[in-house]
Amino acid sequence: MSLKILIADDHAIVSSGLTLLLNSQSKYEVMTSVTNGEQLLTKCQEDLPDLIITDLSMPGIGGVELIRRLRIKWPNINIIVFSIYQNSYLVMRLLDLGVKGYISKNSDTDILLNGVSAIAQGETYISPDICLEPDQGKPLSKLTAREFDIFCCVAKGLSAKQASDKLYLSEKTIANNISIIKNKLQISSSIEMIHLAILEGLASPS
Amino acid sequence: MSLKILIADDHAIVSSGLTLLLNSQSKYEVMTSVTNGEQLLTKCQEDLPDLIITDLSMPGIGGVELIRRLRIKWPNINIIVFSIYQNSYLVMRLLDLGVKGYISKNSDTDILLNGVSAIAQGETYISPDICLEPDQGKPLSKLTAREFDIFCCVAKGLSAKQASDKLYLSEKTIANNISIIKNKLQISSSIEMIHLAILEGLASPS
DNA sequence: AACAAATCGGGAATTTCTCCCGATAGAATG
DNA sequence: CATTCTATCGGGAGAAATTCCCGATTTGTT
Repeated sequence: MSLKILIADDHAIVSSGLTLLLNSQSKYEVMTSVTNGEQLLTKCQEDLPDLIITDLSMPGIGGVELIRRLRIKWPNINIIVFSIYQNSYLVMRLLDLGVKGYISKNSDTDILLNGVSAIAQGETYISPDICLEPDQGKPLSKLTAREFDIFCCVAKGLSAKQASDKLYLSEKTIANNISIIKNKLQISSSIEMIHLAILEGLASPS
Repeated sequence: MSLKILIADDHAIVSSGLTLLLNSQSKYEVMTSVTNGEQLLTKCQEDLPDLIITDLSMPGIGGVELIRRLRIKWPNINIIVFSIYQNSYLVMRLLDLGVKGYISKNSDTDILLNGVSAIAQGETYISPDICLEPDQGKPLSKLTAREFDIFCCVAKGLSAKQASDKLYLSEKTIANNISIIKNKLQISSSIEMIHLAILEGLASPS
């Protein structure tokens, strides 16, 4: 009995690469792949996978918000996040939400296979380039979960309107939160936010 | 005689996906793949490929600067840029530099194969999700000298006040100019300005 | 000299941001 | 079980910024 896998990534070359890689091993069977969060939620509804391998940066619903929804609706599906960020705070957020693994896209294919294999056996796996040090001193750890989501949106260049659409909040809430974030991080402009986000490895485009 | 291809991408899954995809056709032969710009330049030195397929966002040397160096040193190697941006200005910059094609990473694998095939036959290929509006031209070159100074200040994270001190102008002038710049560049937030500046190598991360 | 383009900033309307507030939900504590 | 604390969500009002208009001056070009 092979493990049914659902892949979500907006870059076709990544999902096709993953599919080829995983299907070469008989223990896995990639059901299908989708290119955004909405499709991922729909596909889960239609056909329950054993394992989801998903990116965070996708058009429409994505990121931490997508993971939150998946966990609420299907707490028994294992989730591996496969994304570009190498930020320990983000990975800790994801683990708190209940994902079973995080593998950065810089990882070599053997690391990827090892990780998927470990998770398939019930372990938790984080790719070795992520160092999970408890960094209390870092300013970002002062942010609440929601504030962090909003910080990430702003850092990507989303307007208050776009962020509110993405996170399903009112523009007013976004604006209020941005004020609080600036205050907590001791910065005055949104532009300083992006510089901080770049330093933290959270601001890669698309 | 198959076409010798060199791939550069810092995400192993992308280069391995590309390799599997292209090697499945006998007319291509992927020599090797590298994960950053320095390695790409070195590999070209060691063994001349017929075609380079490269990402823009890589650690170290990358972006427009990498393409510029490749073109100066090896003007006869065909270059396909395979990256995440869907920005027509960037693509036109790359075409001006002499790349033979641009394919966005959102493109499906058949588009990718069509594009590589077209370029192998001497054509130029741009993936269909990029709309090259001719009248838009090069936004950054539409900026006047003063506007460009102010653009650089903003991209470096300076506030209107700081920029006015630096350039000996009133805050009002800075604010007016920023409005004009945003309009010329067709962007709505100052944060998008930073993303554009990073692409241009005018504000490098980390 | 004549003309176009660029520079600089004031005024006013508009939009956005900030700070305050209350309502609610969930977790933690006594 | 009641209570306290924190997080979340958004309304309202004033403060601040941005935008769009304008005219005055400088610079460059033919």
